[in-house]
Amino acid sequence: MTERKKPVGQPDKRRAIVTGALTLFARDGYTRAGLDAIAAEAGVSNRTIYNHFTDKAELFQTVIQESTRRVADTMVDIIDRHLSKVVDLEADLVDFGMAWLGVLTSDLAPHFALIRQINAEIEHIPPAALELWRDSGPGRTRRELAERLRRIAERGELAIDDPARAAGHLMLLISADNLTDRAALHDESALREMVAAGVHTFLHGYVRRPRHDAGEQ
Amino acid sequence: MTERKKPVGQPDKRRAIVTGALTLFARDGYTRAGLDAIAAEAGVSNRTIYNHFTDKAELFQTVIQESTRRVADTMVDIIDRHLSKVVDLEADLVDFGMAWLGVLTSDLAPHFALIRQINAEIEHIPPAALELWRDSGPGRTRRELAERLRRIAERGELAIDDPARAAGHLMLLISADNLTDRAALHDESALREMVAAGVHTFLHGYVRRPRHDAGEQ
DNA sequence: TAGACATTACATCGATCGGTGTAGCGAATG
DNA sequence: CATTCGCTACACCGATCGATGTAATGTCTA
Repeated sequence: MTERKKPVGQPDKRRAIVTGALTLFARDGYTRAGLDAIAAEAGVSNRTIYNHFTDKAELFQTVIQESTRRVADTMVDIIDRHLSKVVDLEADLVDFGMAWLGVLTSDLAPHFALIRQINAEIEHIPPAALELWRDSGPGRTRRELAERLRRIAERGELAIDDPARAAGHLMLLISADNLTDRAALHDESALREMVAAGVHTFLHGYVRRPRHDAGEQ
Repeated sequence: MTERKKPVGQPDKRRAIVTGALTLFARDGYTRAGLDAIAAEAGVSNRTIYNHFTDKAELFQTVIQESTRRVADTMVDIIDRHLSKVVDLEADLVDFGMAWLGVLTSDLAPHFALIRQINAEIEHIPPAALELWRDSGPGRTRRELAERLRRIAERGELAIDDPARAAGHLMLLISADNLTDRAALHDESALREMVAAGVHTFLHGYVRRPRHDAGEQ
């Protein structure tokens, strides 16, 4: 299981195959994406794919791993860049959320279409591989975000019992409307309002409480 | 477009086809689910399917519509049953969340696998049909939940600017861990803790604020 | 230069699948 | 009883697809 497979073939061809496969897997899904189409997209012969990968399944797994790795790196980088030094918590969280959402529309966008494919075929994926992916992908970013939140809480700005759960809540709230209205992803102002609302809920919730500066009946 | 198609064939056969198709579409996805397998699952001949539906695509659309309708009805019912009369807001929201999550493990469970299939093939679905589904499915439940929250806010228990957005936040927070750990869906106590944490975040957020009963520096 | 290796185009195989045609069976209706 | 209609079983077609075989071309290196 820990065996390291020696790379065969030219590495640039291999990368072209993987990126082309990512494009088509993301757009058409595992079953629909034909190997001929992938080969054409990668500018590579059909036969070359089988020189680098034994199987369509192995190609798919490789695509997932490499794409997950890259996206997780990006996410962790965003977390570190925005939440290492916090001066205005709410404003910094909003900026962080905007950068976070920016990834969804970047050149890494196909990855998230691929994630939806994975979620769809989740019943057909061996649980071990699934767990491995979760741990190295969303799990890793969640742990990183949780650690940052824990430190902020340590300084007394947040009251967090379970940092991992809080991180999950924050990630959900930041991209809340993304799940219901994907068109809003390209409207900058609406996007900022969504993030601001999510961050506000994350910090303050919705319960009405008496103001501190003014008396209330 | 508004034409009403007269039903052909025996209605019980038709229902068997639709429910069988739901099972296989949910498990295997649109492409993988073969018509022979669907026919076998429904206890029906292959040819009978084409007596009731012109196309595989039309069968799929029918399955989506009927399943969406049933689930939305259930959801709306849960909302009305738990949030019409609220005495203890936080406790009632937790109970509501538990009932909400209960649907995910009920006999309606295949529906949500079908939703994942839709999300995966979202690029290949005509936008009009997609909008129609969103409006009659999640959109409808969200509007219903938003209306309940608006009334609660009117009574002064919640401070809500945008009820629709608040409803979205609540739905996300209730089933937060569902997205990362589906195994927890069958542990009653862990499930209740997840819902309680989500509701607590929805109401109070995470920001640390001075207590009302005790002085703080 | 010679040999090893990667890539390519092309042909092919077996399997699956969506969809259709056909003939026969059974039940309900008149 | 005769007709109609829906269901079934079966065979079949055309297309797609994953995967392999093969022979030729190109490229890098010893």
